[in-house]
Amino acid sequence: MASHGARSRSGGRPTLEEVAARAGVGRGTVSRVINGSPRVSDATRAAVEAAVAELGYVPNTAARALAANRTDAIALVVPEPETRFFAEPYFSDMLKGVGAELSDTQMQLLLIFAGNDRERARLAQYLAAHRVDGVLLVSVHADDPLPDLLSQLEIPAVISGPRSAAETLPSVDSDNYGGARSAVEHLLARGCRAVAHITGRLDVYGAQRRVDGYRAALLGAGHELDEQLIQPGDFTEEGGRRAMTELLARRPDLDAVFAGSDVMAAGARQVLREEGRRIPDDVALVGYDDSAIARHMDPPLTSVRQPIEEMGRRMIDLLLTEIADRRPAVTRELERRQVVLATELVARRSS
Amino acid sequence: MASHGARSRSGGRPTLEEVAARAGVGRGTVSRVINGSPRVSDATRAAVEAAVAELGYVPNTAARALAANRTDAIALVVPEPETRFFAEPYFSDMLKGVGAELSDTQMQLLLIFAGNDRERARLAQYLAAHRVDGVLLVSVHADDPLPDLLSQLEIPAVISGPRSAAETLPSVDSDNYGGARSAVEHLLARGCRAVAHITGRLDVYGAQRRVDGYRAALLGAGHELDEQLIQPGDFTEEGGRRAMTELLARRPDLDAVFAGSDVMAAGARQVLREEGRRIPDDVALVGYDDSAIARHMDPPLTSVRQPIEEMGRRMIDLLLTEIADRRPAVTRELERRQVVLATELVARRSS
DNA sequence: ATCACCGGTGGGAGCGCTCCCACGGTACCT
DNA sequence: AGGTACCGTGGGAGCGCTCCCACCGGTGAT
Repeated sequence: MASHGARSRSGGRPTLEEVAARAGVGRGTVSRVINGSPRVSDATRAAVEAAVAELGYVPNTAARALAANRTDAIALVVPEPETRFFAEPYFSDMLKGVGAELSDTQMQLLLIFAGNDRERARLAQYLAAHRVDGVLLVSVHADDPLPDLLSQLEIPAVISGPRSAAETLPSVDSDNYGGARSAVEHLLARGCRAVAHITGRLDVYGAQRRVDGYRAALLGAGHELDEQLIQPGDFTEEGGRRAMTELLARRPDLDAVFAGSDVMAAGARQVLREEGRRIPDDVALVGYDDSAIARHMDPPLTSVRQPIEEMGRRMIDLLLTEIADRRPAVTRELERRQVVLATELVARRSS
Repeated sequence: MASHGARSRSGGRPTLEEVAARAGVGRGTVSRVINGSPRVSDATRAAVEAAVAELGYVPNTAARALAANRTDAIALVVPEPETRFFAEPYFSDMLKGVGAELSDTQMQLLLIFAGNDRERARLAQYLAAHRVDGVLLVSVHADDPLPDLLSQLEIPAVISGPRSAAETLPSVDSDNYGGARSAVEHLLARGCRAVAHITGRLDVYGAQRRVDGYRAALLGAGHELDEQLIQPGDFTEEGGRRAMTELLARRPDLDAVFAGSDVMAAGARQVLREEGRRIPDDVALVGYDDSAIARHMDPPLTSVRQPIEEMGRRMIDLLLTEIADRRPAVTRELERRQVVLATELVARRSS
């Protein structure tokens, strides 16, 4: 059983060649079986599979990567410090969807943080070495150079949340416009007359879209727009507090607030409480994200839920397509691939 | 500049050979420069570095991995579902330490979850393919087959928290014994007479050590041990509640509780509150972990802090040593490498 | 002058795989 | 009968790197 070749490699892992010898076939045939090619007879396939099992053969990924020029790995790149990543349930949910969609694939998922300059430099190096077949980009700011770097390196990438209406990368997003609109329509349906909006950071495209949705709901219901009712926030609790204070000073008659995130809604709630406004009797409050905060707030917060796990799944879909399309080369269509998923308003006692 | 070979590879990434041609040296020399070998003259080194810069050369990792039989990547394996990973600040801190220690290395860190059977199977496959040079194992239960798999595959690994006193893998742990002991000594110093202990899951070695520390503190102070004062928990809040209820029924006279984790302490606190016992006046309470919960509890919880970030750093140290030792082969010493780091008692108002 | 030695260097021989071309055989057409 | 098509198959030629041996010239010892 040994010495069918020059060097007897007793200790090492079995190679394709050894499997081939064992199964009494050629190297090419084993490769075909391993890679699930249909152009193999059933008998041969069975023989090879037996040999693989007996020898405990596992393909050498490095050799495969070198020969085939692919790595069978994709990276989820988080351009944030670890702490923020852990703080927000958003990532956890997304990761769940991504993992699920990937689980019947050969692809391995790598999680890479790039929170500071040093980490970013390492990431650039990593990407330049083409150590992944594709990249999932989450929570990217408008001026981030990462997307351009990826295009330049010709690495397939999918972005969660387009950077603008003219996003060139494939993207998956929830319907920020529709979500905001439904939130405001809900408030109007409850009889609110003066609905304020605390926006997110306006350099985040999704935040802009929520403002658009807010405006559309108001106009659609025949209200006139009052820019005094729109106050920019920054997605933080403190930002929510400041915005609420400002709004209250400007328009003490407001009877509803649509906050661009649950965290900001929490800040707003504090101020309303301090000012003696009852929720929802005096002022109705609606948030965005339907995070754990929303459920635990007092009173529980009405919020717009995004299907984050589903978004993770769809991002993988897009990315895998993108990777597959690129493989045989030049033919790939340039049609933009942008997915938008519906949101859902979760009504609770705050409205 | 082109056509110095048969095929002009205009589009592709530059190779070692091309850098060599550009610098007017041989392939081997460029390799030496890239890998920081000292056996290169300064002049040659400079020439090669210039060529590398001009061509934007980045080594092909796959080729290197194939030729050198290493991957320059290590995995942090979490045998838990993602959700738990995100829920506990433990992992976040550990990751921070690991990332920091790795940042001046070529090593890439991969985060791999293995929460269910399917993921575990994929992981086994991944490890069998030797796609990483080493593995960091966190939060492993006593009966987990993963450590054995790793030994069998001869993959260097470091475990956080030994599985038993006879742990064979290198490990990094905090001083559970000493931490528990200091917590109980603190309670005794405050004049407590009947100190109860809610343990963690006793199939976790660290939890056993905490029990040992609890006993030692009592004996050291001349107290006699009362097994009635020891009640097993399971690290959950609900487990803490149950244990506290049980303890109160058995020993209504107890005046202090040392819980094996902050989360269990939180459960215990609820029961104590419901039973009308004031903290710390009637019953003093001490937790373990010094997590965010401890700081936010009412009253703030005295707790034992583990240097988790430091543990992450030390795990990387050990692992890199382990990997380096294994490289030239057979010579590596079998001395056990077990690191134990000191804990610190953080006194707050609950005691 | 001769030799051993060593720092610095070039390049052959792989690492284990995929890709692809070539080959023999069978089935179906003319 | 010969021709054509394809299927299943074997194996050569790389992929880009590291490892290692051989080589060159300069140095110091003999």
